[in-house]
Amino acid sequence: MTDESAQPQRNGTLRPTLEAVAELAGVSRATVSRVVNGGTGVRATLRDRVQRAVEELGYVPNQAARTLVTRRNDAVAVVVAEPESRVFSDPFFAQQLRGIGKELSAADSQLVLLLVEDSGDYQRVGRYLAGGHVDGALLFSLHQDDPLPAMAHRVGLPTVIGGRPWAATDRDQLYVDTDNRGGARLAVGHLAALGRRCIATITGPLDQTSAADRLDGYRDILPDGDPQLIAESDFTQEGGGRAMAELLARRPDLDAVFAASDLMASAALRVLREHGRRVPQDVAVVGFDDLESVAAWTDPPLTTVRQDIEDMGRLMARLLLRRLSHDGGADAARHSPASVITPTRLVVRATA
Amino acid sequence: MTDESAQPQRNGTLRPTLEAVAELAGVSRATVSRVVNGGTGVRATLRDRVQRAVEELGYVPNQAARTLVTRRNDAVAVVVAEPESRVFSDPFFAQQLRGIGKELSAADSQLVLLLVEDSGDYQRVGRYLAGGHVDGALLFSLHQDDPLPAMAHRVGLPTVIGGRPWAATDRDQLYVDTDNRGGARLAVGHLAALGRRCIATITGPLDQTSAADRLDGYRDILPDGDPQLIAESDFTQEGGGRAMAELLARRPDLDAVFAASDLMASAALRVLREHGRRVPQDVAVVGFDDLESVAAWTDPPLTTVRQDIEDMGRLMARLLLRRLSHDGGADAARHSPASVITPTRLVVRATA
DNA sequence: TCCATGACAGAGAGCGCTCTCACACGCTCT
DNA sequence: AGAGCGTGTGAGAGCGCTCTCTGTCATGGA
Repeated sequence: MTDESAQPQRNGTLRPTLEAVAELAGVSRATVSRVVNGGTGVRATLRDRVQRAVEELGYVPNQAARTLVTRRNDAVAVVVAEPESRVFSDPFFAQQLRGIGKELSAADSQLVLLLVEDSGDYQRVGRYLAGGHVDGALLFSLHQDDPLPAMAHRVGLPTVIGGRPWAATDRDQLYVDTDNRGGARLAVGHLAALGRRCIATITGPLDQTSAADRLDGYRDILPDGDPQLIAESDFTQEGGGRAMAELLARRPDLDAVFAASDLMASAALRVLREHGRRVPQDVAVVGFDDLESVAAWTDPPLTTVRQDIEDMGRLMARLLLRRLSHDGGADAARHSPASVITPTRLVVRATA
Repeated sequence: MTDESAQPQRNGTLRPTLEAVAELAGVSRATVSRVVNGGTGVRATLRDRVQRAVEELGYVPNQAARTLVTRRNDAVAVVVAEPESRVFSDPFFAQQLRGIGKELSAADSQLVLLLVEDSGDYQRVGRYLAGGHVDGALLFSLHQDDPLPAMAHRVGLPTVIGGRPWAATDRDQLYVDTDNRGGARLAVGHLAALGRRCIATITGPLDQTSAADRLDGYRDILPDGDPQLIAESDFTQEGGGRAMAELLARRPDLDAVFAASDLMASAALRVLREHGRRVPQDVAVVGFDDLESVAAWTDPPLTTVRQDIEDMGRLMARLLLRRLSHDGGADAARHSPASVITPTRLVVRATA
């Protein structure tokens, strides 16, 4: 019927436009637009007529056209920098993503996932962020000199960072982080309270703030500890196993280990067993993360520090959305949200 | 300098447009556009001049405007339906996503992740897919009566499905699946070859083709097996443990178990130990998936069926991109890609 | 009775980009 | 010398939508 004023579609059929709906309903484009966007200020009879036309034609607004004029995308980018490929296969991140997804979809925003595999990708991602595809960005697993926050700031894109960044590029750079230091204190304090005298730790990569903060927590409790009791590792099982073996070689007398991730703790458990140590009788072990598929399933079940990962993701999304909403307002600074540190708690199972 | 012909930006600064670049370079919009899109057919001197202007202004094309006229988004949706919240925290999916991300970014396409949490989300996602935000979609973890493939087909959006769908809505609906049946045959065949006589299986939820296919593979090897040896479960550790206990109660004489996922196998291992069975001496166990963080770290290390998960993701993306590229061509059908079944292989460790 | 008022509806100007078309120019071929 | 050609470049028409501005009509008060 209204063959003109409709856009060609991939499969050859025509996709209806505002124009087509307007024609069918016998009104102007403006009126259809009003109805589609809430329908206020349109008489009921007309509104119904338009709605029927929309229905009949199966009209769906073209987002590109809309974005072009409104400058809103209703989309948020999630950028994951993981040159080492590790971060992403980690259930940790998946859970955060879930929280983010829930929160964004509640706000009718889309989640655009950008993966940075190698350094060449930074350019691509930077272009994307600058290209106005998204209203804001959530940045993950940044390294010490990550260029992304600065890029985003340059193009004026609101961002929230997952995990405490090393340095704030921007006075009011928002971030959400776990209380890594407090959690580590909880873990090490627990070991000390059990009467353990020689408490070692396996750290994550110390160029990440989460790893550094957990080590700081360990030192808070053991300020005069032997540096031999600290083994730097990388949060993975392989690395954790190696670190455990090293610690045993350096200090065979150790009677407790705080591993800064559950994956490392699970590997430590195995290495301890291979070396004839009983857990927890000879050596007590505490992990960090409380990953569902790991902590409760080690043998014996792992005592660990729990963080509500999904909630962190949710929080990040909420922070960003809130910032977007009072964007530019005169009192933006006054009402603007602040960074959040989520609490941790100790989950005592059988290894300590 | 060129204060007009620039778009206002979130943070108050102006974002340069084609027009601004053209003015600065002293050429027309068309020429700038040509340079930005490859630069063919433009004299070198002019091209340089334009490129300098682009640089100086920090010009980035506005994607919405571009999409509006080209009807390409250079973006692909990945839709994950996971009402049960399980699928997503599964490392399985994360790995696939990685493969997809790599392949898409190589093609300069963006990955837009859509999560379907509850049935209300279907509408939102459907609207999004119909709204022309993306050039195609990758659909995951569909249930028997999932409306998404039909929705996508209706609006003419090319799709590739992850895992074999129950029924093809469309003659040439593409999908990528693991050789679940063959993998199961490998596993059960191995157990039989070891001389095991009473081989049980723990299945996934049988309304998913992957679970059903793995059970079929089991039956291929044991066509006359006792139905008592088959316990339906849900791919999770909790479910796997329950199923294992049930099997032991029904058939205490079982001497082998094929668990249709590594998570279930790891739980089975623990339950077997709790019941005083030695693995593999008393009961041999084979899993499925070869998840990095699980299979190699159980005690003893799990014999399992390996599938290249990341590669599956990569394949899906490639299939979709190829379909998009000869979209509409007269010989689309002739050259069009076909669905793919990726091979599996048995990884023998210590449990069988 | 006439004008001020408010509630709707329509006309039309862009948003920033791509792409077709027409034109200009320098060259070769007859 | 003139026609024909190929290569660059510019002008301009949209893509589908939103939003301001203007116009219309019914209502109520002076």
